[in-house]
Amino acid sequence: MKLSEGTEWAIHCCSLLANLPPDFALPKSRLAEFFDLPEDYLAKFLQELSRAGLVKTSRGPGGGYQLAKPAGQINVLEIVQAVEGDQHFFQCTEIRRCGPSGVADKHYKKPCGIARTMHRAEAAWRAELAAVSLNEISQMGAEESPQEQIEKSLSWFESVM
Amino acid sequence: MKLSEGTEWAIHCCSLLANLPPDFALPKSRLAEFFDLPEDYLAKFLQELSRAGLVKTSRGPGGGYQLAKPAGQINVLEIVQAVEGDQHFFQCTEIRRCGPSGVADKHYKKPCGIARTMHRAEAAWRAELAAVSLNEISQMGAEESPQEQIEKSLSWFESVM
DNA sequence: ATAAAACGGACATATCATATCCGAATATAA
DNA sequence: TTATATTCGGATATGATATGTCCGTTTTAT
Repeated sequence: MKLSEGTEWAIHCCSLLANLPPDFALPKSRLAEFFDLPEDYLAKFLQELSRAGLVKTSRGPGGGYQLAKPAGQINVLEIVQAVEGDQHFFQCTEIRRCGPSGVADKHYKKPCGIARTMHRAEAAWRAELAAVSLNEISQMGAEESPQEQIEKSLSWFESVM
Repeated sequence: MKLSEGTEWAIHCCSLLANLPPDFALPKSRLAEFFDLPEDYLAKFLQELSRAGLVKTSRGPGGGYQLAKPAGQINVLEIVQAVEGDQHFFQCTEIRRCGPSGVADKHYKKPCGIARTMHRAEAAWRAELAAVSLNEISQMGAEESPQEQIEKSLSWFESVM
């Protein structure tokens, strides 16, 4: 059980977008270049961020992706769910109802203890992610980047804008 | 991102084993019958429970699977990890090091903020699962089963022992 | 008009989940 | 000793999902 790579890409991209000047849009070609990712595949995830309302897009020359909201108003869970969908990790197939001891569906009033336990754990996972804003992510990124990387980022950015 | 069905099966099987009299072993054929599952495939997961030391096995006539420890000393996380492996959901591919702003590996001292955030969330998930013992699972199962199911279980059990 | 860009669908490939089968090892009982 | 019941591990098949590429359409700035 593994999250898709797209999740990592999407968070990094959002964090990069959070550092751009307002009203500046970055096209997928630049985002892919910055992280050395396959452009067309990355586009899939960017489109999902767009559908989820986390980024806004503009077409045509000078267009691209920007955050749709201030980075403080986006949390990591939203990004993860935009990419992964909102399926539960654990999908109960109700095997308690099968086999020689199973009885008619109507007798099972609520989810079984196993499903409740698994879902509570998922809720804890989600809560941790929801508690971290994109702002914090981008700030951590800035703090922990080697000085040389920050300089290279800035000069890359000047070359593209 | 989805847990395998084997996880659900394994927890249910362990819960069933928790209700057996001591020194009674249930073969995979009976376990598969009880939940109406494909026997050979179920066996894969039972073997993983065995490798993880959660169940013990005995071969030959009268053999089968039993819990290796009292149900109070097994928690749900152990069962899940036996089946799913202990891979992280989030596997950081360090894309921060790639592209035009990346610098030499030696400059990155610790995991990035994104990886730390994702791992903290996973830790919360694990903690919830580790906090629930197989004993509690099996007790919930007993409490929430329709009366008719309990009776059918007992009579099935008498027919196999 | 031209070029730059997102968008969406079609397609190809790779990896993993699901499933089945079989032979070998092991243990019990007749 | 033989027959039978069982776990164990490897080989193989199939299906679903993740990964990746390509192309035609739409939108928009210049």
